[in-house]
Amino acid sequence: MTGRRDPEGRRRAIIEAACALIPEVGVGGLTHRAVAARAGVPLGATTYYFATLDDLSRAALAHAARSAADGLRAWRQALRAGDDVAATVAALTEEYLADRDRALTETELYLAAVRRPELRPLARAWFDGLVDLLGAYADPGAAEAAAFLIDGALLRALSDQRPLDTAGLATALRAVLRAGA
Amino acid sequence: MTGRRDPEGRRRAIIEAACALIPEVGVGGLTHRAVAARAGVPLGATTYYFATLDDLSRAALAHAARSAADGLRAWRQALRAGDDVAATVAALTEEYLADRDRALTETELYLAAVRRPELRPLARAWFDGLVDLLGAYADPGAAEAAAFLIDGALLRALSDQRPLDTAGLATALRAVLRAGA
DNA sequence: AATGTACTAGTACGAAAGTACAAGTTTGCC
DNA sequence: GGCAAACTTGTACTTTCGTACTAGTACATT
Repeated sequence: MTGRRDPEGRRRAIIEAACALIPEVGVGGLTHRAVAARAGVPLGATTYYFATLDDLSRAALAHAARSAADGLRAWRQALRAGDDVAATVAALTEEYLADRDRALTETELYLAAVRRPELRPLARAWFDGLVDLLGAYADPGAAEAAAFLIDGALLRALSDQRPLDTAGLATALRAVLRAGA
Repeated sequence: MTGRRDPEGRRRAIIEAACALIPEVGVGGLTHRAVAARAGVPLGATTYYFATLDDLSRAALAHAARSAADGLRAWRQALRAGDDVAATVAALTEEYLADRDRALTETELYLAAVRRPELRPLARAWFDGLVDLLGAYADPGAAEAAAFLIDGALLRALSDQRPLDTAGLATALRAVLRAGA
């Protein structure tokens, strides 16, 4: 009755279901039952693969964080190709925001890390990657400031559900990136 | 047996208990029982003053948002007194962050507003007040960018539990505020 | 003083949760 | 084929929750 087995696939399905749920209900709103229902697996499956709910949310957040950080590879390429760093970064930020769920999950991660120290490295991955990336085009302090700017703009766009002012962001990025340490 | 009555005071005590709890457990982690215990009132009192848990968290977040926005009055005065706008704002940001619970609650509010549209005006109060304030020293676009920068830096400091790089923030603020629209 | 309204406080109830578990099934290995 | 380990699945147990409710107490108004 069980059809074909696929433990790896099941584990992934559970993680992906959790990732899909986090933007809807928040990290704290996750439940074994909701994840199981979304993944189309019985309740027992989620507890079999993840001993506790914390394990499950951690795995989901780790998956999301890795996927977000991986997206920075595309940024690197685009920056190499484009000539206007500030405008390119602003456009990439807008593009990043287009996947609202992913951006929201990343923000959920930021806040979850406040109360769960083990999540802190995950919560730093995207930001650190961004600073590292921008470090090729500005001094470290300016790169960090540009990352602050990007995260601040993203947070506002998410919370207000308003589109990003890409041109304005590009102007600000240009100013920050030009500044010396 | 009930001692002296003080409905207003009780209501406030409940709200303040909820505000104290939000940084610890998050908005989603609030429960009638935890709030009642923290406030030192029986369970029935929280449901008497707030019909639902949403009402309670909304009242608490409104209180926190108002208190944060009120804090901007001090910013206005400090800016009038100081001569270096960027350095003053950076110092004020660090000061703001010193009350970690308040800053954290504000961020919780940002995220809560994503799923609860009725909270959106509250979530905008602090940011809008900041932009309005900075508008006296830069054009609107630059003021908004500076607010992004501040919020981004705050979010990072909260999530990473790392101190603010005040000097670096001042440098970035100076660059952004100088930039034209 | 009486009287109705606002408030208090303890309890109760149904729903939903995390987690544990037992019994059965598939799979890889000899 | 036989066997142990991995996996599946449904259910059950306990806790905790939101909310409702009842019986009573204080207070303002008359």
